[in-house]
Amino acid sequence: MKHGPGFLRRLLEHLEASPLRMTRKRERLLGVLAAADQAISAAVLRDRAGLPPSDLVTVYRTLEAFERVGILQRIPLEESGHLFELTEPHDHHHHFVCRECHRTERLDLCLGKELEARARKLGFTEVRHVMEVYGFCEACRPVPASVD
Amino acid sequence: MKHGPGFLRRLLEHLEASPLRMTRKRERLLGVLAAADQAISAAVLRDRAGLPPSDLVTVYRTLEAFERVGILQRIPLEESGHLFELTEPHDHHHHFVCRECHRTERLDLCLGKELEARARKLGFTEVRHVMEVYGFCEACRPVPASVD
DNA sequence: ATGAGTGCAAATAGTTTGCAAGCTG
DNA sequence: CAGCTTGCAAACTATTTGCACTCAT
Repeated sequence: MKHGPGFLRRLLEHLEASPLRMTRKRERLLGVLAAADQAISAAVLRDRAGLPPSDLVTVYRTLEAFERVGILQRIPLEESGHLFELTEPHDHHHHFVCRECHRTERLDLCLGKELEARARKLGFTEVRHVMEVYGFCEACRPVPASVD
Repeated sequence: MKHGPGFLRRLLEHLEASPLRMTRKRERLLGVLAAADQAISAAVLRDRAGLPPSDLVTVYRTLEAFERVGILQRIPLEESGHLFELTEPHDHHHHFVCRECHRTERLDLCLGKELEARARKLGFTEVRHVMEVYGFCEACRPVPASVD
């Protein structure tokens, strides 16, 4: 399993303490996100939640809300678009992302402290950082062109 | 100055050796990019080059070409869009980016080697990585809301 | 003279917004 | 019952593509 025990419960508590209202749809989306063992796109999230195409708007608004209260991380893709993933409240981490199938592997390494310190020295405040690694996973590795 | 001496000359040599054709427009765009002491957006590049609005297409195609031959780096913004910056051939680096005015400061720190090694262990190949730090620069720092 | 580069118009992907109606705390 | 949330339609931004024309090598 991807998240430790009590993960979903902690998120629910966190949401309870937040100004967000818990609706059936949000519960549904939260459940799908919690069940995912990978970061997923907004469209995939909508499909897995069994929502009609038009509900993509609600999905985005929900994702924005979850991100705002600090339980969701947005992972930028190389070309365009994002993947989304629940995190422990106010946690965050980095990833290896396959640029073909969008499989993600968590990267256990973060320069947050170091970057924060350097940013402060330069006068930057309210600092956030992004670090993602893109490549081809084993399954998607392109066949090397034969040299003939 | 932002780039070392002979920077533009090295780029021109590199371009010469590349399959790219050097046109007046590309020279112009290269010049503007080389003169910039900041990473800039495609639209700003077009404007500084004195090109009409419709030429944004050419700007994008030129940027893509420069990136392909390894003299240009694309810096993703936090919300959407990118900034572009010339680099020594096949070099790359990371940045602090003001999320208000898009001022960039170079970040002298790169985990390329480490990430490459870890990616290989996970079966990822043809790895590229992105690391950017977003915040408010001194000039753009928002006034703290008065607590009343 | 061949194929890379350009210009115009139009398409695209992903995401956001306005507004009226519905539901939660 | 105030106001957060939703639904639908439409807008939007940054970027890409098709095609005919031009120009660099």
